[in-house]
Formats: sequence, structure tokens, C-alpha cells
Amino acid sequence: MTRSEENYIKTIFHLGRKGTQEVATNAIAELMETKPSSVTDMIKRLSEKDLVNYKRYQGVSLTDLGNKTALNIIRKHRLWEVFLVEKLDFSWDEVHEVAEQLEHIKSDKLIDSLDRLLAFPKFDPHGDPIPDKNGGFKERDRELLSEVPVNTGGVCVGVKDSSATFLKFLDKNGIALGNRIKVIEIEEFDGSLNIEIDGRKMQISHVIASNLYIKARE
Amino acid sequence: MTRSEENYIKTIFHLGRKGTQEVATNAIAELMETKPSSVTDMIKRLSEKDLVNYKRYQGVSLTDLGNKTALNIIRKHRLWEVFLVEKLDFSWDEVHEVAEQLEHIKSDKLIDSLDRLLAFPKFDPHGDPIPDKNGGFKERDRELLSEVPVNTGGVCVGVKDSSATFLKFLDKNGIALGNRIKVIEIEEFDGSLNIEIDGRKMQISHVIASNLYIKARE
DNA sequence: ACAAATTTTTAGATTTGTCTAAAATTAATT
DNA sequence: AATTAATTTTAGACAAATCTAAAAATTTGT
Ligand SMILES: [Mn+2]
Ligand SMILES: [Mn+2]
Ligand SMILES: [Mn+2]
Ligand SMILES: [Mn+2]
Repeated sequence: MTRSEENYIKTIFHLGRKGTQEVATNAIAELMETKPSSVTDMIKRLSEKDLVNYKRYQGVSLTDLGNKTALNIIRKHRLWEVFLVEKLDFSWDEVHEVAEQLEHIKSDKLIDSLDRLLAFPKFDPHGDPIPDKNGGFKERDRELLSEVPVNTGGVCVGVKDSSATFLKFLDKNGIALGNRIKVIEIEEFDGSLNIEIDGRKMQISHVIASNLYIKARE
Repeated sequence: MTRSEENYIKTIFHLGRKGTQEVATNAIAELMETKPSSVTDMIKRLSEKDLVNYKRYQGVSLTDLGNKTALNIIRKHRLWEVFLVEKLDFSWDEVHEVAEQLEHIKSDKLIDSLDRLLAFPKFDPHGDPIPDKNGGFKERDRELLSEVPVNTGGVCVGVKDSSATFLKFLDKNGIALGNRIKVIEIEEFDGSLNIEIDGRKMQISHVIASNLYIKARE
């Protein structure tokens, strides 16, 4: 598989997670910052290799083989991200770009050894689950901070938006995975939240809250 | 720079080390397992980018920029090899192939951090020197075991041939970097050597001896 | 239901990197 | 010095991955 094919497969996987619908050509093009005509070309190649199901004008979805392939790339991406943070002292907003390159390195032994070096981590620095060798992974029980009622809360376990901009904002405001967050009050006017985070009180906008995952309450 | 351009630059560097001559098109083609016509095409592109000096039919040599580029790739290659051996328990015959991929990852921060993680190693697992950030490196004083007279010797510090075949042979026969080797006798007939290695006596062919470096005697 | 808007695909061109076959140049031998 | 041999370059083709512009199919709005 070429690097480009792998990137398409990964994108189709991520877009496919959302709904149960087929993935649209334009959606792929937009996410990959490429043109729809290029996407169509590539989809045909991937279809030829039995990585995707494709009927003209009807969108695309991953085959079992495509799914397995995607999970393998995502496994590599997330393991490298853990490596960069844990072993090379990268911050969580710096890892993605480099992991985009490292995810394409081909060596089973390499990735297995890396997994062992990192003590078989189950989640990446943004709280996303790391598939195991066979592509299996458990989506952690979690919900968006914006969805929980007043006076409840939990431990921050992930971010929905993992852009460098958002992650740096969180750093600046002392919000990190592992923090205990409790919702004190929700403003009627704009939906902003007064929260208590590791004892400290602060106010965050609705947009922020809707990009923070906390461990689900029982 | 593309991956292919980087591989050509690296090959030209290695071929250029040997003699003071310009590097021949055919030599590049042979080492890279490609066709001379492809080499000519690429040389033109590299020349356009001021990475090589090129006059038709007259061979090719690296410019200062090309040399700097080559040393940077080699630095990455060798640091990754150390990483694979030291941190991921690869054997020295397994690292090269993966390092060929890893050497093309683009991130200064990554390679600097890796260097620090490994405690700034000066030599790779095969005894080859690792250039520093500015491309500077000192070739270690060493000589081939086949060149030293009877009754002398030294510490094994490197291999000339670092093919998996040769390295596995050395493993099988308990020869490794750091071993003390002394030449006991040289057979007139075929040039094979009786040596003492870390106290143990054994016989090796001239070909083996001419691919083992030992620390130079004063 | 039909026209308009949107989405998707095709057609044709471009860049990178490769190849084969043929021509040009240089090197080696008589 | 002339012929032969080896090396190197050109010419033309091809696959991968991309683009623009135009055509086809689908979806939406009235
Ligand atoms: Mn990422
Ligand atoms: Mn990628
Ligand atoms: Mn190597
Ligand atoms: Mn390489």
C-alpha cells in the first residue's frame, strides 16, 4: 500500500465512524484538502484492491480488509504519539504532525516492540483508544462535559477537537487529562459553564465544554 | 526534498567517500538497483537544485549543500539504528531496513529529542560514526583486522560489510563489537587467521578479517 | 414533476520517478 | 589511429497522484 492509499483509508474510516451512512466524495476531499476528482480516482484504485465498497455516485465504505487496514494505521499513529509524549517529551499539541509521518513506517516488529517499550498503553495523549494488534479496541465510556447536568462531573479523559490551537488553549488554562471537573452552574444566556477543576473555579464557554470528554457517570 | 532525492544524495555520498573521483552513473545505478537512465534523470533534477555538480558524461559530486544534506540523513539513519538496538531490542542485523524508512521522517525536534534520549551516542551499532547536528563527525582511528601483523591486535570497533548475512555470521561465531582480538598466526596458504578473541581461540578466513575493524594501535 | 443547485464523475493535462531501446560520447584494444 | 567496447545520455512510454474544466447523475425546491 502506498502512503497516499493509507491516508485515504484512514480518512474514510474516520468519516465512516460518525454515521452509518456511506462516506461522500466531497467529505473526503474536504478533510484531505484535495479535489473531489482526485478522490474519485483514488476510490477506484482502492475499490480495485478490495479495500472499499464503491458504486458510482453512491458514496464509499470500507470493506473488512479496509477496516482492518485502517485500524492498523491508527494503532501505529497513536502508539507513536504516546512515544513522543512519554519518551521524547513532546507536548500533546506537537505529536500529531510527526505521527502522520511515522504511522506509515512498515515493520511489524517495530510496532510490537514500541508497544512493549510503552508498556502496552490503551489510550493516546488525547484520550483516544489504541487498537490492539488484531484491531480490537474498546471505546471508553465517556460523555461530553457540555452534556452533563449541574452539580455532576467526573475525570477529564479526552478531547474531541485535538487541534493544536485547542490543546494549547487547554494548557494555558491548566486543563489536562486526569483533572477532576465538576459543573457548578450553566449560564442560561450563552450556555457557558462555571466549573470546578481540581479544586479551582473557572468559567468556560459552551464550545470548550463540548470538546472535553469526561468519564461517564454510572 | 523527496524520499527518492534523499536516497540518491545518500548513495552519492557513500560512493564519493571512497575515492576522490567523481561518482559514475553506473555505480549509482548498481548500488540503488535501478537503471542508468533513471540515474541520469535524477542527477539533472539534483543539479537543478544545486545539490550536485554535474557535467554530462563526467560523473557527479555533491555540492556543499548536498554534502550537508547527506550527513543529515546519515545522522538520522544511525540514530534510529541506535534507538532500535538500545530501546527496542533489535539485533544489529535487523536495524538497517527499518532505519532506511525512518531516516526520511522530517522533524528537527524529533531527531534532537531522540539524540538526547539515547544520551548523544557517537557511533551506531555497526561502529559507524554519527554526525552531529552540524554534520561534523570524527572518523574513528581504526584499521582492518586483515592489515595488522601477527602478535598484535586490539578491540573490535566496527564492521566494514554490514549486511545481515555477515552480521548473523558474526553472531553465530560469538564475535561482537567490544571484543579483544589478537592475531596469533596468519596462514601462508589462504591468508586465513588464527586469532584469540576474548581469550577464546578460533580461525577465521581472510575475507572475514578484511571486514572487521579494530581500534588502531599507537 | 420539473427546473435549479449540488454532487460526483469523466476527460485531458501535469509532475515525479521509473523503464526500454536507441543514439551519443568516452574509454580501451588492437 | 581506427575499431571495438563500455558508459552515459536522450527519446518516448508508463504508472501514481494530482489538478482544471466540462459532463453526468443525484438531490432539492417550488
Ligand atoms: Mn493524531
Ligand atoms: Mn498519514
Ligand atoms: Mn544502516
Ligand atoms: Mn532511504
